[in-house]
Amino acid sequence: MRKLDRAFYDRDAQLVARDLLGRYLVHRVGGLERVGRIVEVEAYLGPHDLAAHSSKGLTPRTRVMFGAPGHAYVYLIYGMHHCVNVVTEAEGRASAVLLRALEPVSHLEGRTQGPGLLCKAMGLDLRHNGADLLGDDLYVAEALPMPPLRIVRRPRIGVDYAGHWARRLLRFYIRDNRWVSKP
DNA sequence: TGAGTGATGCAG
DNA sequence: TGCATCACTCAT
Repeated sequence: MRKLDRAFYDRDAQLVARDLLGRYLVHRVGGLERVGRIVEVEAYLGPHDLAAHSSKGLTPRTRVMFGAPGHAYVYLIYGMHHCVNVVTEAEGRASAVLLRALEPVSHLEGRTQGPGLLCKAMGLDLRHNGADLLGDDLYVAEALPMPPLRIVRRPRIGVDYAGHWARRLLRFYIRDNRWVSKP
């Protein structure tokens, strides 16, 4: 499978979010290839987006989000779950796309419906924070040929604190796909 | 609907 | 320093 290049990520976060749907997240670990088809994502637009971590400004935690596109931003939430994002747009824009659910393809353990379960199934944790998605261990691959997708837009999950930003339609998923976390 | 869990960021 | 908060999940 062909790896997506830097230019793919160096675009508007909403475009990247939509285009990630149907493509494959790959994690090579212990000689095994863990693969899942991306079926649900959320876009976080940058420091002006009050739901985005980067709205707190440049901190040790958000450093990766402010960095170059095509890197993984992984963080720990509620003391037990990990979430993985891909950094988008030019360095400093601090936008990213959260991966929320996968359709299992190979070597995934357990459920993949939800950002925490996704990371658990893929074996992703804080060690992967800042990982370059153009490396050989963790990347997103083309789906060829790419079938036409029916994409649904909804408000993002769990960001009610963000005022009107909580109502923006920045969550995208593949319609009628059984692996979506909250249809 | 509420508990569990610990890093994070801000107030002091 | 201390404390409220949190892009979640699972059992009631």
